[in-house]
Amino acid sequence: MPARQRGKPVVDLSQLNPRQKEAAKYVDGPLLVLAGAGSGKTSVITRKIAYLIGVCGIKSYHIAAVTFTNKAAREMKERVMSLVGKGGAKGLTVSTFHNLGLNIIRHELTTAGYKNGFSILDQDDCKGIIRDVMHREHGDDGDMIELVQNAISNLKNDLIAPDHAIKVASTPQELLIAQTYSVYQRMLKAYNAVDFDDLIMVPTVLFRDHPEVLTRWQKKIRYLLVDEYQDTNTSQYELVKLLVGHRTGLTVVGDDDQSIYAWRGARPENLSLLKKDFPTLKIVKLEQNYRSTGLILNAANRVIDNNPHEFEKKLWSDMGYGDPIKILKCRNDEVEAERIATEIVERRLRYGCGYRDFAVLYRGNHQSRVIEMKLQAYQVPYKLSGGQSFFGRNEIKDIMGYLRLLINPTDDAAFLRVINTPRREIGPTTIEKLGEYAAMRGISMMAATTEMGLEQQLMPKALDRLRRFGHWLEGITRNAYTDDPVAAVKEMISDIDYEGYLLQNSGTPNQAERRMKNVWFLVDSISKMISKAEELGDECTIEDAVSKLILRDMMEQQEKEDEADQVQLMTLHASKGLEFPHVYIMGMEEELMPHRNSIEADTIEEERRLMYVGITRAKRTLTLTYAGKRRQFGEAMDTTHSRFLDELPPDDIVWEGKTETSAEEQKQRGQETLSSLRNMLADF
DNA sequence: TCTTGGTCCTTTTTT
DNA sequence: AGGACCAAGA
Repeated sequence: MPARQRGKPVVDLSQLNPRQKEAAKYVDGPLLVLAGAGSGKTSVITRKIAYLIGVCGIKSYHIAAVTFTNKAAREMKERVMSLVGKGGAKGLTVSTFHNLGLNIIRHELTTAGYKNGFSILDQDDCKGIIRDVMHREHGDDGDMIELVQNAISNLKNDLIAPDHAIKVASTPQELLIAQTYSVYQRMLKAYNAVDFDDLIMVPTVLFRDHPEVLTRWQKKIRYLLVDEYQDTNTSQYELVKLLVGHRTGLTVVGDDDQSIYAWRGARPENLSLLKKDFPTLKIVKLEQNYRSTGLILNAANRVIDNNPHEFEKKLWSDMGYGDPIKILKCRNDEVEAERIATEIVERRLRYGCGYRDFAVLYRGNHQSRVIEMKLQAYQVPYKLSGGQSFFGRNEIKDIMGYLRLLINPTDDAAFLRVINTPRREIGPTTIEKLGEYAAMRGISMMAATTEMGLEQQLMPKALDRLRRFGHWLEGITRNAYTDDPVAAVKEMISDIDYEGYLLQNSGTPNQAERRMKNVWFLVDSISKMISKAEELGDECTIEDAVSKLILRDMMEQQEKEDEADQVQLMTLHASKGLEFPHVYIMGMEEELMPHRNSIEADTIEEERRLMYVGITRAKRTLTLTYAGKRRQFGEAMDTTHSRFLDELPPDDIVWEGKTETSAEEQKQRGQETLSSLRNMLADF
């Protein structure tokens, strides 16, 4: 726009260093930005988007930025908005891969072979379907379900169709997997449903088979930016390649050292494949770190040096050396947690910082238990993030089941979840007969409830109950679509007296109340989503809202919690992309970090990257802890400290308790901490 | 149909 | 240690 002609830069790139500036301004061809941890890659992406809009004159409508998490997408969108204003970012796409895929399927619904009101199944639902299929087709005991589900996911990520999988299967097990995959996929189609992997695979296959559809999307998306590129899987990369085609509008940002999702199909080698697939690829490296102290960065570099590297890169920082890294050996897991808790209390006072400045990271979600207990004991507020905490809750799954059935009556998985919850006196026999009938007629179970022809199969009483349910839900559905959807949902919840059900089935009334609060929170999220969309002039139907919920895209919860002054508890995986002044990594033991499965599967390099991610989260101090004895399955087991601790530069480390500290000494150490704590409190 | 008690298994990471 | 699942009783 004219601003540029007046000689005033529309986009301010002055805060970027030369490398960053180069990456932001290079638009003549495909670009790979190798961005080390803390090197300001989000600044580069957001400013590049601003540059594309403000200087290159590309309409925001034609730009898409893709990330992996909702949180990252949200943050990116906010930062772009603050750069170019709300108006300037109008129509800009900033979303997760899965959301983009969902969008594409929505727009190309019939071509993709789906009907209106399809649902997205989460992993639990899919597992249920696979369990059914394997039970029915192979009489399987259920021991292989997880394995098969994983294998199917991998096949999908690699864009392998069921019949092809059957054709190339070379072992009985592979054949079993392929056959299950085939039936599973047919069932999804029958349910008019997709799973997470389909959200990527379906659009990709669609683009491949329908050039006219692809052309339409290529016209829409003229510049594509991909964040965390090392996390893309084959089908995601294929989607990117198809969308970009022979054009130049592609910037990808990634760091091979932070590839920690190979276990779910990510292909870090996509980074080097880029060079082959786009011969004119330009590479820019961002190596200055703006986050951590020199010692922390040095430690990270030393650890990751033990991995082979395709792209050489050396992170540096000019933020001073900082404090040495602490390693604490504790007697057992309880002492470990206690130590962390007391240290946080002490340091908060010493540094005068907030609880929010501390993060405790661990390998597996179950490890949060001990530290939670100790933080509670010291009355330290904390926020546990990640896990399936919210969506894994039964009350949420119940209500989500109703919602899914509302938008897609053919969703049998949802039907089965809710048909007798709360109790409607519809037992297994009735359900089984209904299922048989539905299968025979080739219709969904929901549709079968209100059909004539069931009379011969069922007792009149059972029949009546089924029909009542069917008609009732039909009514609610009508209301949800014609009336206020939120009111319809509320009506539904009160109709089934869900609150009463919870009261009856929760241990304590208190628990029931908490669960009900979760339900209202869910309803509230829907209502907020709809009103927010209206504000922006978008439409958000109940379907949109439910899909967003399934994809865990809920804005409000996050925002509220971000403001609270709480210690952050999360897995190492969940910590990627975040930073904290003071970081604790607990459980630095062989078999735990690196995890036993990774040792057995020989994927130590990925574990090392996980370690690297953890270390590079820290801005000021880093503390690594491990326990000499750890309770495992109820029994205290001796442990060995993690090999990664030996990879740290010894001179930059204070290792407490490495040489067998006697119980005596441990005790004394505890006393010291306690008395210093007391002094500190006295000062206040 | 709902409750109870016993047994067995668990713990990697997630859109 | 704790949760999930299943078999047997009220």
